[in-house]
Amino acid sequence: MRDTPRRGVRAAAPVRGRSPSTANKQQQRTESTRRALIAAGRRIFARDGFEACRIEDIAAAAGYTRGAFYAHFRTKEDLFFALFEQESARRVEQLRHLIEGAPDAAAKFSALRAFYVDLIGDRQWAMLVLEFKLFAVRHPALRPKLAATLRKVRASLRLESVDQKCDAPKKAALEAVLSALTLEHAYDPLRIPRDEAMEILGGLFDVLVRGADGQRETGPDERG
Amino acid sequence: MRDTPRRGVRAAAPVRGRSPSTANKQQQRTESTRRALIAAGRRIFARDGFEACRIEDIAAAAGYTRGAFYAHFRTKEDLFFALFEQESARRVEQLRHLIEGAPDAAAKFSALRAFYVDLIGDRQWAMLVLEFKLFAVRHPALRPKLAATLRKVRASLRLESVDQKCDAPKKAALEAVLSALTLEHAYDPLRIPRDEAMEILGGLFDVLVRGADGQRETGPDERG
Amino acid sequence: MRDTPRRGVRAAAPVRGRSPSTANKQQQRTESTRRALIAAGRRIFARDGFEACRIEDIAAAAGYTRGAFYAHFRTKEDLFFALFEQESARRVEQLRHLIEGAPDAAAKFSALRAFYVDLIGDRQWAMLVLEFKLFAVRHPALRPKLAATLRKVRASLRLESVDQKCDAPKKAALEAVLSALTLEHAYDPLRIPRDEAMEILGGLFDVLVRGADGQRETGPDERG
Amino acid sequence: MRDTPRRGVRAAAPVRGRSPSTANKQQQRTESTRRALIAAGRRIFARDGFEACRIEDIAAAAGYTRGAFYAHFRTKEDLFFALFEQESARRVEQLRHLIEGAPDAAAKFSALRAFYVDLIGDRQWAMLVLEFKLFAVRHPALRPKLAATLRKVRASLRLESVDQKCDAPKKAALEAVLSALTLEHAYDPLRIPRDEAMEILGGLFDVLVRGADGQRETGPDERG
DNA sequence: AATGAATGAGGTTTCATTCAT
DNA sequence: TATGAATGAAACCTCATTCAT
Repeated sequence: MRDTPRRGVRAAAPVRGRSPSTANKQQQRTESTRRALIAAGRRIFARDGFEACRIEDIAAAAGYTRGAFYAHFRTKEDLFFALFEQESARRVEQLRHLIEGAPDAAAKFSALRAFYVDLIGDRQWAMLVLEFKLFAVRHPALRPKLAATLRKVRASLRLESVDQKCDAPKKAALEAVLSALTLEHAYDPLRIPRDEAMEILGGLFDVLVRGADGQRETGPDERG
Repeated sequence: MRDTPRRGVRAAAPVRGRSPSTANKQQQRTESTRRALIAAGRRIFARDGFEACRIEDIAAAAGYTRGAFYAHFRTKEDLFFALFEQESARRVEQLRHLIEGAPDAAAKFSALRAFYVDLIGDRQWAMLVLEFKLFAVRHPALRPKLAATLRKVRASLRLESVDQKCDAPKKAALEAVLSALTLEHAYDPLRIPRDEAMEILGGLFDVLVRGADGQRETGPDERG
Repeated sequence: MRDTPRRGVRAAAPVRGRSPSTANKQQQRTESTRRALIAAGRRIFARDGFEACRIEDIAAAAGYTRGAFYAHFRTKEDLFFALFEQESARRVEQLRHLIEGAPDAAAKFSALRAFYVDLIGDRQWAMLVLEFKLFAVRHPALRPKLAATLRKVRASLRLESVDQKCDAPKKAALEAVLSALTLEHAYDPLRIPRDEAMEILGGLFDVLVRGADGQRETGPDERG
Repeated sequence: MRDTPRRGVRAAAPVRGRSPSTANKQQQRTESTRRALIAAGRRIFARDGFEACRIEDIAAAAGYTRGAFYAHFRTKEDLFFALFEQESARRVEQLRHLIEGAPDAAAKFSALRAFYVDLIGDRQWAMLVLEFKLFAVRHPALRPKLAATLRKVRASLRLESVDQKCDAPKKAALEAVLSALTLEHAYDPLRIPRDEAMEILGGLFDVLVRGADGQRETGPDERG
């Protein structure tokens, strides 16, 4: 009812009369709750979708109430961004690990391709991201933040082996193809079974990353 | 949003006690209202998205009120299906026309490819379909009907020239790639400009439809 | 969740295929519901205060649900304005009637004074108006509308007999004094009993309306 | 908002096991926090109003957090009472000072009148008190305490010069007139400009305090 | 005494859908 | 067939208050 909002979330508070250890425990508690909420977000988003799910369900799944949610995130979108960054970072880390463990350039490349193709295994995630992009298209206010977040994620994934051969639009296409194929797979698994989807994905990867230079490779699901 | 429909609508009841011409006028009026609602659905769905739009807005855009909507459709989903069938039929018809007008197999093929690549021009439509598929994944009760509808549309499009070279999963991939690329284009037109998107689309078409037999073709936006 | 609101309330609807009598019945129904809501507003506002009362309680008191409320009023403030206009009009009418019925100027004046003094009898109303003015001070967005409404009411009350002797600020003072005295009376009836309040009110009326010209009059509650 | 308090706070517990000086420092710190909270209350109440303001904002304005607030006050009402007593005492003191400094009865009287008329300058305060009275009417549990507090304040202001000529109801009227006129001035300063308001206030003061005995005085804003 | 995380009641608003006409 | 009033199920968000530290 007040005309001019004045509050924020988690404004830096005056710290007075607290031992460092107390402050630290508080911090830990905060951090752990936040993590729990993000984890719950992952589960509930996956189960119900971004728009359809209720904030209350997320809070409850984390063992808290709505109020706690609002103490940590301003909106559902906020939670999504937090989850998205965390999840993306995890994947980037995974991939980096795989690539570093590969002996030579070819093996690195192969690892990358396999990683990409395997992403289709995480249907929920792909669909969630798809849904959120769609949501962002309808809610222009979100787009700058989404764009920034994506940019950040992509920057953290700078891979020489790919960057040479594959420009931004092609990478976008890879992303797009992955989620869309996952969706097709999700809503009609008979029409486009997983193996086929992976094969197609591998094929498109080859085309988009290597270009037309003929170096086809045999993906894990292709015979030879 | 509700998964359990409750009662039938539009059981085509024979009209008694009317002169044929009266009955006929009634029918025409009904049909015209229905058409108006579908057309309004197209506009409003495109503008606001499937889930976000309000039935009232659709009715109003057609020059009617909620009641008229419910006299013709049981739910918003129903309207979507009607729109989807009509729109798909229109496209199939268009394509058939193009292909029939082409002098030889190569030209037919070329026309098909161009048609496909051009579909990216209709952003709204691609996004709407994407959204509805996502919606269907979350609402299992809808899936059979959506699957049936899609099957019907595809059946009406049986094209020899493609069917030989392209199995169902590949067609699914084409569909998927198209919508996903459109989405990427929609929410970040700078990252993946239209020309690039079309080029990529053409490339993938070539790969998926012709397979590895090397017959690459130059799409309308590629130089040479 | 949509970024750009587009709706209003009670937009002029397409009228089609309805007999005039049907339309008329609808109108009557609408009007009667609206009246019922306003009447309920009067009761519930009086009982709980403007800010403290719940829209749901108003709707329920009228025999409806929240949805009906929102079909007729955009906000609680809206209802207040409707109530305020109606109530003010009623009083103005009453007063006009009294004055017209008075035989000569002195009697008219006397009637006016008595009317004013008697207003203190309607505690709830005075307090409600007081509260709303306070509310308006805190919510600048409301002030133009409140000011306009008050202006309209005052205009409808143009009284020669007063206007000559009493400028706008003095009238404001009369208004103010009335509500404030009512409030004092309401929250501590012992300290300032009703008779005393009326006497004081009469005295101030004399001072403010007649000025210092000494024509004191004996109010209805004063003897001689 | 809640009518039923639940537990006591600040039962002045004797501090054992501390050196007097330590205990004293604690006391001082406590006292200073309390003062800071009251001062912040004044600012925030004035800015946002009593009901609309958030306890957190008050605490923050004082440089503390919610916890500190609850260590010193049981509720927002409690803080209001503390502020009210302090503020009233300050005014009484001021007035007493003025009156004591006046040479004779007429000057004392004049000082009193001027003091009263000047009170309109503190809009925020008048409105706050008005709001709280209104609030108290709606929350009967508060009324005894408010009544007691007001009684206490008034008792401390016993002024011979006034008490002779002005009974309790008239004093109530003075109070009422002041706040109401301030409110009118606040929400529509054009309709009732400050000078006018002061003039009217002076006039009513004359009427109410001196009665009809004709001793009119010229207020600071009247020339005459 | 003071912090700040968490609770949960309480109010708001929106809209698909029903239903009397 | 079409109107439009009314329902009522969701969600949302805010903040006074409690409580472990």
